[in-house]
Amino acid sequence: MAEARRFALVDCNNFYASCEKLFAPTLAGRPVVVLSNNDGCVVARSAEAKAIGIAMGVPWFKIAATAESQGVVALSSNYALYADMSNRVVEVLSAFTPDLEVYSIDESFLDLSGFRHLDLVTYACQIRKRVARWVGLPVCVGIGPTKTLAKLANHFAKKRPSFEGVCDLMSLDEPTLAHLFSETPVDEVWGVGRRIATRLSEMGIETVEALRRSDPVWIREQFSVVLSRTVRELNGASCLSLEAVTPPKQQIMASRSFGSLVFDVEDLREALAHHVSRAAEKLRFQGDEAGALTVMIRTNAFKPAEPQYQRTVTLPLATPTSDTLHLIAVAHRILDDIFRPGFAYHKAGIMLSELRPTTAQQANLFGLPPQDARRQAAMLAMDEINRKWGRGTVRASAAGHRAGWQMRRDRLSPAYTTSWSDLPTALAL
DNA sequence: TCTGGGGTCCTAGGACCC
DNA sequence: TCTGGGGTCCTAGGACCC
Repeated sequence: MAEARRFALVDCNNFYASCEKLFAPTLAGRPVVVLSNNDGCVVARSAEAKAIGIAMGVPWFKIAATAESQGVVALSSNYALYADMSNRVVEVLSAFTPDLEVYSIDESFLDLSGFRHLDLVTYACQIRKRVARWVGLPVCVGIGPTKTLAKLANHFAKKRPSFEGVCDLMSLDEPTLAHLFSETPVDEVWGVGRRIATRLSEMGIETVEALRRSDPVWIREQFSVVLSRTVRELNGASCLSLEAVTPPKQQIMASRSFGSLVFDVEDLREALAHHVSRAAEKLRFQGDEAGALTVMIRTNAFKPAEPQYQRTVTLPLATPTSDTLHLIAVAHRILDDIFRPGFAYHKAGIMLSELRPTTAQQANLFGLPPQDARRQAAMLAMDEINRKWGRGTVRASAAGHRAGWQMRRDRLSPAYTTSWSDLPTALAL
């Protein structure tokens, strides 16, 4: 039998809120929340904000008055800052193992199977210390023989102070594990969301321990192969491997709620052109072209009393392309088809799908070149300029400048680390 | 006034084929 | 008892993740 693997999950604590605190000493000790786009919902909370009971995902407008009277500082999402800090963390982690999977903006899996000869708790403490010292962010480390258990271990490392930020499940004996698992609700398991947790609970499975003890074959019949795999992983059988290389995306989406309601088709045209521009740029960076484009427009579903309208239409492209201008034209053609006047539009978006590598392109039936070479060169030049001088330096005129649809970010902090003009100033007194 | 955005995978069911 | 059976492709929808 193969020797058990060792996975670690390194997760930044309260990542967005921690990034904000790092560059704003005035926030020290204060409850801080970070809001989603359009300053909509709470998507991150500092320890102080959690302590006063602010829930994850709650709409800010519902709690703003109370929260502000409690001294809560709310900030808009500053993705430029978070992405840059995330890269710094990954850079530090990379020195600890060559086998690393960047799972999300604030989490990475490390394969530590080759480090069995070391005391992994000590190793993980070194990881924590170095990230804190070199980047300035707090992280917790969970270790286990499978990714699912490493995730769970990370949860214990975060929630149980006795672990001091590092939990290696493989260093615990079986009775301790069983005790820990029987105190933990089943929805803490990676892959068990609200729906499945409810159904499991109806079957009498309420804790991690109960799920671990259930029969994977029965689980497969009742639920799916996915959940039965989770059960096996909870029992130490590694089913999910480390994905060191990010597979290319199969679809690229770009959508946004509007900063205020939109009635005018011209605003929708601009918003769609803007979304297409962003998605097409990602598409070209990935070296792909798209074989289909989807346009979505919708009114506000949270206002059932208002007239509702929603359409999503996908158009296959005769010739796959990554040309922003061509894709904008297609998006506008779809919009002309589905737009209905008289509705208060709340959100619009696009999706590029049936992606394939640009090199695989073929001439179409009529023998025309698949893409005007000069246009392609223009796209690449545009990307180069935008990479060098900042996003949006050169853009399609159709993406325009009307204010009606732009999102709100009234509480944005400076781009401390990615913009010269936003560099923080330190004073030595 | 005000409720995010971007992804993946799996399943079920229908159409179609031999 | 048993009304053929099994494969593929596609789509829509559901579930999950951060």
